[in-house]
Amino acid sequence: MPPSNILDAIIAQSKLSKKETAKQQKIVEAAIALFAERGYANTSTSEIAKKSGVAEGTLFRHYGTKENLLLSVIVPFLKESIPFLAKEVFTDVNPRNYKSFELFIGALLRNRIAFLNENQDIFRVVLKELLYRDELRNELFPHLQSQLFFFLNDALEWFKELGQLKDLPNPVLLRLIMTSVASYLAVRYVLSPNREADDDAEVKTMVDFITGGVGKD
Amino acid sequence: MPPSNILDAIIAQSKLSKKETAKQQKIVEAAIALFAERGYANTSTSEIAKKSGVAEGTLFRHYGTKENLLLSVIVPFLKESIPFLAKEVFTDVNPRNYKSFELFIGALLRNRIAFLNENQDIFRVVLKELLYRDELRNELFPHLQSQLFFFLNDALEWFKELGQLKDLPNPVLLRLIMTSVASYLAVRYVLSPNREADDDAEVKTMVDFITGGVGKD
Amino acid sequence: MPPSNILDAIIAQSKLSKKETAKQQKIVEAAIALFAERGYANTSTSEIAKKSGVAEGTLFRHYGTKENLLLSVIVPFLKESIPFLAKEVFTDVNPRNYKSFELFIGALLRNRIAFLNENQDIFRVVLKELLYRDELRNELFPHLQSQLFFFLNDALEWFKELGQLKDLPNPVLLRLIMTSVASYLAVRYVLSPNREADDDAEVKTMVDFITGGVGKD
Amino acid sequence: MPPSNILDAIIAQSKLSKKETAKQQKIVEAAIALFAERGYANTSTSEIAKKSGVAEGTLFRHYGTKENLLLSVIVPFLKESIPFLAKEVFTDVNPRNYKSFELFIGALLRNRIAFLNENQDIFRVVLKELLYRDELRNELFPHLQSQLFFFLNDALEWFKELGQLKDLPNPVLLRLIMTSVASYLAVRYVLSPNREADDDAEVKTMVDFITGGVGKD
DNA sequence: GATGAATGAGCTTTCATTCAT
DNA sequence: AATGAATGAAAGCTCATTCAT
Repeated sequence: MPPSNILDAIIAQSKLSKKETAKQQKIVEAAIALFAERGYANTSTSEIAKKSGVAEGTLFRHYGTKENLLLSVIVPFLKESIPFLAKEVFTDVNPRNYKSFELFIGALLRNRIAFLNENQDIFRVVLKELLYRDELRNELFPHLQSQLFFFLNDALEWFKELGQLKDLPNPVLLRLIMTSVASYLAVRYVLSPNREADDDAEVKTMVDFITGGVGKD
Repeated sequence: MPPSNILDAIIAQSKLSKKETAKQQKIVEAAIALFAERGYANTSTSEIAKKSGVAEGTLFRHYGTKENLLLSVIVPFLKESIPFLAKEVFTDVNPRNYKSFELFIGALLRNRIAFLNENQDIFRVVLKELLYRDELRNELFPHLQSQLFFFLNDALEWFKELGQLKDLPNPVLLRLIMTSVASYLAVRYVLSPNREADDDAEVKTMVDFITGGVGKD
Repeated sequence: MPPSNILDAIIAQSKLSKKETAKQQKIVEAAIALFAERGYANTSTSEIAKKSGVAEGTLFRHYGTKENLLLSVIVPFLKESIPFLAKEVFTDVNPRNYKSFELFIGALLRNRIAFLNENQDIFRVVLKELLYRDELRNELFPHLQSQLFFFLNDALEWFKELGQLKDLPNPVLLRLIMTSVASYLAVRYVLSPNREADDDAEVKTMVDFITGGVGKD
Repeated sequence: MPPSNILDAIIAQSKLSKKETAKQQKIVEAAIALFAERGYANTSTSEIAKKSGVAEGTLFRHYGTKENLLLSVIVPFLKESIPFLAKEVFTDVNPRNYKSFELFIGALLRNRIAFLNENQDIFRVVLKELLYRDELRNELFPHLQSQLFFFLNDALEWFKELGQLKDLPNPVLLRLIMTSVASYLAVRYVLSPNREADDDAEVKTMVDFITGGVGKD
């Protein structure tokens, strides 16, 4: 997997900020909250400094530029979120443990919902900035796709063997499924937040839709 | 339907800028291109002025504020795009003319694809700004939803009568269908532009997915 | 009387705008009102144009510059207000007609109050701009002083002959009297407008003060 | 004495800018000089920055807005100038130490002349802005008046007891005296600066006028 | 003569970044 | 390491003035 410029930067950055001091922790927290609330461009470094209780200079001592701070905010999130890498998800939602595709997709959705419940702010930041930053997107998406493919290809094969999936090419299946999941999450957490959600009902609806569409057989 | 603040502004704006001079045309074109390319916040009024070949003052003489210019860019697009109002779409894609839900959804998709092919830049601007501007979103979405409902409710009933739709509540059906369509369009025109598309194949895939999901019956 | 730069301009200006058209009348009226309300610097030519119902270009066609418009506003007022020139005042308040200095000063005060009641706005403009424009002041004051001297010297002599004035040099008397009158008018019309005034009582108080001071004999 | 909005701001401001750095000192000095010379509205922040030898940003870092800088210029002056509050004036010019009203008023005049000799520029700024800013005036004048009354009422009673003042209501006496003093100072320091003054002679003239008017007994 | 669209210099203000302490 | 005062480029916006119609 060829490492790309931005991802390099991300990784380098993530290594640099490994030993996060208490102050850095504060800074990142404040940055997440503010970026999520009013976007990267509309948040000033002085606001971040004030909210995190450090001097503005400190912020630049640690992160060099505002842009870099953004990356430091996004990176750890992405590392967990391009998630299928992460062992936890692997373990939590191992397709082989599920007898039906419905159950598997339901579990996946619930897993991501649980994750986003804990990370709404960062999700908002990431989504907004992905829309704005072609570069970031162009570097991230292929990476994401290949990771997803690496993880889900096996699952798709598995459920095809079980006779539960249409005979479409895996990339197509992947795209349809992930787009549905992603757009559901985007609406739920970014476009219409503040809305109360009945998780069970919503997951069921989504699972039914992904597997069976809206048409009557 | 009570008119809301921002929509009022939008409409007022659209009326004011009725008689668009050549210069105004130039300004709006430049603004669309630049906003789409690097976002509203990262585009300066001086860049817009330079690109459109007018003095910066001219820009403010016509639009008063940069924000207002944004609206002037978005408005005409929205007026065509909250489209199901527009007689054209009504006429072009009248559900009663379609024997099957698949054909109807296919036609709808093709109609919107044709529209967006002509309006990619503005679509990008609108989508990005919708993500950033809670206010705009909060005012627009309910409006959009009610319009969609007004138009599609009938269609849904019609295809239910024909026995082609699952017996889900119309709002749920609407949400599932429209989210699918919207996310397809968002990916195609904003997240992964520059990509070549085989319209026929893609529409077919989407229609099949929306009607039948990915599961094998 | 050596003509000075600004006064030249004033006079030239006043000649140019001799044949005041209806539009010019409108412009001047609007300018007076706006300058008085929020000062010269805070009034834009476009506001004046709008308020007077003419195009902004028309305004410049007639007056050339905003500064010049100010002069056109101030000049006719000054011509009546450096007033002792004006035959009316001469006639109205001819010192020889007054048996006592008190009566004379009282009449003078009443005359100026009557005048300012009709010209409050312009008075405000003039006073404010006199404060701001050293040039205007430096040219105007000597002129004013010589005019006042020309007119009042005779009056002072007259009342000295009648044994009603202290034996101070006329310039000193002039300064004391005129400063008192002017500061009374300034307070009344500019610093504390909106205040109700009992003319008779106030004039009497001022006259008594000017003639007798506050000390007990 | 209920504190008013602007005065609150003034006081808050004066507290904030307690610890004036060398740069702030420079800025304020430059601002005073320029505001006095050509007025607030005709002075640009860039001129102030250049004259004080700091970057324009520095100016805003300290004072936030140009308006606020004006207040920072006016405030300390007012605090000394609504003076009769200040213990110094109380002590310097204690009416009980003066055997005659003439002597007292003379001392008061000399005290204020001495003060203004040191503060001519600021006095000019204050006077000009008072004329332009209704709000400031409306808040300041009642405050000023009540302070003066508080201080001088006693003095007036004292000199009435000594049989040296006419039996006019104290507010009237106050108004006549203070208007005379103020207009003398306004003429001397604002309307006709650059003029040489023979303090002794002028003070004597003013004192005589205030106590005895221009009329022969 | 009258218009008002167009101009562009100049305004106040913001903000990422630097650097002496 | 941490600070925060200082920077200055660039932002959005205003407005007196011009000029083609």
